[in-house]
Amino acid sequence: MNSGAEATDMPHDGETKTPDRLRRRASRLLSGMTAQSDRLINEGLAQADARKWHYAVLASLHEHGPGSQATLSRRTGIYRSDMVGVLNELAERGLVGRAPDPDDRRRNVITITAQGRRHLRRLDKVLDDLHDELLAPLTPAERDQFVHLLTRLLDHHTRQAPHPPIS
Amino acid sequence: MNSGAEATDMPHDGETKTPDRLRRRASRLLSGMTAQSDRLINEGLAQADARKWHYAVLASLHEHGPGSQATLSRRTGIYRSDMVGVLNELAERGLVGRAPDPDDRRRNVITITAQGRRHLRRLDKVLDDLHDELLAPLTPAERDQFVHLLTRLLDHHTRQAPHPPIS
DNA sequence: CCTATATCAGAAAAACTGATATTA
DNA sequence: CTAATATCAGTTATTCTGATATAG
Repeated sequence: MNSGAEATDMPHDGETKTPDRLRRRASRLLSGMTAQSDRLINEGLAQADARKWHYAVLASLHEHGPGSQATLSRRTGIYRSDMVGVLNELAERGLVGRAPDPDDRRRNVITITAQGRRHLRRLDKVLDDLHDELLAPLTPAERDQFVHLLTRLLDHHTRQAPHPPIS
Repeated sequence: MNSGAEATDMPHDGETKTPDRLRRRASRLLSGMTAQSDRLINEGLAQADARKWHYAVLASLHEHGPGSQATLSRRTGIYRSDMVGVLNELAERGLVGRAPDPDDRRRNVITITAQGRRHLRRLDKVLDDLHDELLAPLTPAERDQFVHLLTRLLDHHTRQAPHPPIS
């Protein structure tokens, strides 16, 4: 398949402009770091018989109060279609209650139970520790900075225009 | 299934310690931001008939020279088993050459072609633009800071201990 | 005998789409 | 008649595991 002789192969680098591109691309750093983070968090939560979506739902219920499944979906980022499964798992464990909404019979009202609140406290502690490990190499100030930068980036990309560049 | 009456539901918050936990968890910010980033990058590269792994392989070849598939796998983070497919796509387009290594006949030596080098330059430009969009809300100094923090985090987690080597 | 390589086949987990019945 | 809800069924895209043939 390969007829000719490939001549120039070595690091060559005609214009010494981009030394270590691959490793410095923010997108690559992000996905690499997220892979690492997901592993850590998933394993840690698994040891507490939980998943990250469990935490998201419980924390959302605790902070913003009860809501329909669609509402929770919007608050946590879990797909409406996947919410059923997550709530089944949480309800099985007695961590949330699910009851039809009298005011709108399409809806279920999801509430956090006392046990759910207890579990949430445990998970919060677990996650604190895991994040301590995750951010270990950063000083407290740097951790804040990091969170702050990420927050601004995410806000920017989730606020407006999901698909404008193709207009 | 739900016997008792759920009493305390509201944002209650016995200890007003953690106001907005969910949104501030670094792990959550990371995966949210990576999702956003992946979308942007994938769509952008698709318009240039490329995928992120294409770029990874081409950039690796350009910066570190030719190598076996296993070597490339280690350098780019692509699984050995998935490397075949990526290289097939790159070879189909004439962007890399694949020839048996005379010194070790188990190996293929992968080289970047002139066309591959040209394509890489295009992709680098595309990615520069995409990263400009990705990091839009940050000042140049903040972008450096962000990349620097991510790099330190990733180095820490890939250097030692945890699981198998990622890159 | 054991290890590394390229390749293939497929599992597992996750994100995402679409359809349906019900109620507003 | 249109829209929102909960649920179900299924697709897609990735990551990851395991097995095999070949060569060192």
